[in-house]
Amino acid sequence: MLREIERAAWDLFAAVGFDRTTVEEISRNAGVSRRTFFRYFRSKEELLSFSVEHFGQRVAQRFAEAPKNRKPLAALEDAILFVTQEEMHDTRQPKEMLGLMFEEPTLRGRFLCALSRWVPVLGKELAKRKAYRGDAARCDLVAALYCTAFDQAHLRWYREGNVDLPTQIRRAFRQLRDTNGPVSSR
Amino acid sequence: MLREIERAAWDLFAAVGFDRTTVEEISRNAGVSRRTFFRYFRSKEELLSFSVEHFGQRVAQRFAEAPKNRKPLAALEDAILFVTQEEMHDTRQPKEMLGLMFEEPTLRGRFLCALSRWVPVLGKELAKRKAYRGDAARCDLVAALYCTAFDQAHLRWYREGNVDLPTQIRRAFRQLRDTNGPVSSR
DNA sequence: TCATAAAATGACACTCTGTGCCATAATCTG
DNA sequence: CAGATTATGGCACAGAGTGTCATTTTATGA
Repeated sequence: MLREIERAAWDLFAAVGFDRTTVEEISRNAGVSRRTFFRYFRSKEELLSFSVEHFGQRVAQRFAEAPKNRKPLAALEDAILFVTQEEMHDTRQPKEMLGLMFEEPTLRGRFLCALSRWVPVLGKELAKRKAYRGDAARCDLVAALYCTAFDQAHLRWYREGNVDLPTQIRRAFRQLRDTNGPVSSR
Repeated sequence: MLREIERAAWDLFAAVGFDRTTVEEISRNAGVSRRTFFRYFRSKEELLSFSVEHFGQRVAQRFAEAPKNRKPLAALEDAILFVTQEEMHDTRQPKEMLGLMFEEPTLRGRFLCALSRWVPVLGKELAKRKAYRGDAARCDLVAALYCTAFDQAHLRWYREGNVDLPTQIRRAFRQLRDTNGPVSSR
């Protein structure tokens, strides 16, 4: 049921836009009542944060399972790339979804909010690693920076389009690591 | 008028919370009609992004005026700290405002969305600097990273509270620059 | 197979947000 | 002061989201 609603919603969003899609229509297309829609999703917007948060959880899990000898940030990058590739397989219209999340301010906010909820989760995993032990705040910051690079990579992918998403992500992460490099040092 | 509405709104938000405050009440306390409220603000939430976006514009302006011989990232940090200190003076309940923006998911989203709008603005300023010329994407990434560090600094300030905000911002920026340092290198 | 408990769904009424429309009041301009 | 422009208020309406209760579906045990 949950999947049916999600599908119906995304079809409509892609077709006529987020605002012009009413919960009424989504429900009808999914074959349930309006009231039932709100039993599965707290709001129309939650349709979005839903998948984003799920994504974050999977990254955190994959990250937690990484081999111990792998450097923390490399493992985090691995995890993000792995889940991204999985996701690209499952999602019907990844670029359309992303488009909405960049164009519609409300959805953009939702997306970023969901993304920011990864921070403590990933930060906690980072904190387990030897190199980071004992500096929770720093772990959270690093996690947040990776989330930001992740977001920027998606933005580039969405805007430029000729380079695939994993490549953009790798690029952004490389640039993140090089932030303190020769060019931008102060 | 705009200021009256803003004041009335924040007083109510701080008193009873964002959700439990209706536009009806805000308008009444500000001495205008509900309809007029929506002429000044597109939505209840816009009350937030409003100040955040204004903040970002001031940072970008201050950044643009920085002496040319100052290193770009140092100048950006200066600008952010300067505007922050200005803002702390003007704002009535900075911590309460911030609290709402961290606790209420909707507002958190709004805040992050507004914050993310700084990115192209700041990125464009960075691109003017010699060291960054010609790499717009990288400029945007760096700008986004600074915004993230800025956000994390606020989060720490809100959570810990015993350290003042400018100090937290300086700390976060220092950690950002050290991301590639000995501890976290991969 | 059937009765009963539990869970899911639908129907309805209600509050609140946000918007279009038009009338009225305030303000500006000559 | 007259006329034009602009700000405001009032009203009606669509849509989001919620509480409540009746009804249906599903699960469970004899």
